[in-house]
Amino acid sequence: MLRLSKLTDYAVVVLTRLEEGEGVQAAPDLAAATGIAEPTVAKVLKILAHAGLVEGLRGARGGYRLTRPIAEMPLTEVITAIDGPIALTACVDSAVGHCEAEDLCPVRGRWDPVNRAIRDALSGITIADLAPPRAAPVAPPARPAAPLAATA
Amino acid sequence: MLRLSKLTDYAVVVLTRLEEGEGVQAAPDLAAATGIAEPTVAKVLKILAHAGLVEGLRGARGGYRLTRPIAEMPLTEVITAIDGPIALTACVDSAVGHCEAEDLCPVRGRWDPVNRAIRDALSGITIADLAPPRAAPVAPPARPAAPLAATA
DNA sequence: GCAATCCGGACCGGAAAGGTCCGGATTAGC
DNA sequence: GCTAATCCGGACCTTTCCGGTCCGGATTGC
Repeated sequence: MLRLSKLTDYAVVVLTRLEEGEGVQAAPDLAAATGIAEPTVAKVLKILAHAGLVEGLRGARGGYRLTRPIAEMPLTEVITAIDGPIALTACVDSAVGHCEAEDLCPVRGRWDPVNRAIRDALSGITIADLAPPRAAPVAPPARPAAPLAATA
Repeated sequence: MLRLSKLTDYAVVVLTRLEEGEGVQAAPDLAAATGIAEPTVAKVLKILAHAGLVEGLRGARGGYRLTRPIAEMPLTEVITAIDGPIALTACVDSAVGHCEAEDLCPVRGRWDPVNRAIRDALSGITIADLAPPRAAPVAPPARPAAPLAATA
């Protein structure tokens, strides 16, 4: 299904909400605003903070804040932060020695053109492109609600 | 991790082997040639047959055969056949009514530009592009063994 | 009629993701 | 200086899904 984790979805929601709000926002507030369970929001924020996409301010009156506008935040960074590096199959990463049928396997390392293609496709999309109700002036415009994933 | 199932990987291997061999090939033979467990190969072949990518011939001296050369077989068809339609998150498919926070969720259906971008990127790649040791005269040439998936 | 092969499904185990919780560190306000 | 609010880091458990196996039935060639 080519699925990416639900956490990534949450991350986009949270980041969007973070942009809409003003100043620092505490995790519980973001949870209430987005409708996502509080511990989960906290988890997402921790990951994003680790990746440098948001900044956490401790202490009373603390909270989270974006390090830059979401329009300058490529989607790939969020995905990489949460789901790890973009690579389609296990056979593809740096490992070169533990495929039991290594000499027979004809696809050895041949997935990288695919990975590259996906990375290229994703690199042009920012979080702002996924935040519709506001200004979304970007490359792939129009088609607000296409029929949706069919045969692909 | 944007991972796609291991079955898809196997499928590419099997399809490649199917192109290399001649005439119909039985599942056990393909298993031996590829190094993949026999029941698994059978499973993959069944799925591919269902999708019309290969043709199964019953009876003694039966086996499987490609319905067309792998150079004319887009990768997306294989992925769709095995992993289902290409859609990144559950929130994206035709469902419109069971996101508990539907009115709050600002990303509703906004993943489709991403899905579309990925589909476009993948639509230019055929199975033949993933079968290196033979003739692979296609668009993304060169770079036989790039460093590999890093930050994405 | 017999053997080989595909076909369709059910079945089970293991791994990964999703989600929750807790103790500690840090800071603002009183 | 003390208290309360908040982030930080991790461990933990549950559930779902994937990978893999197996079996009975249908079909065809010899």
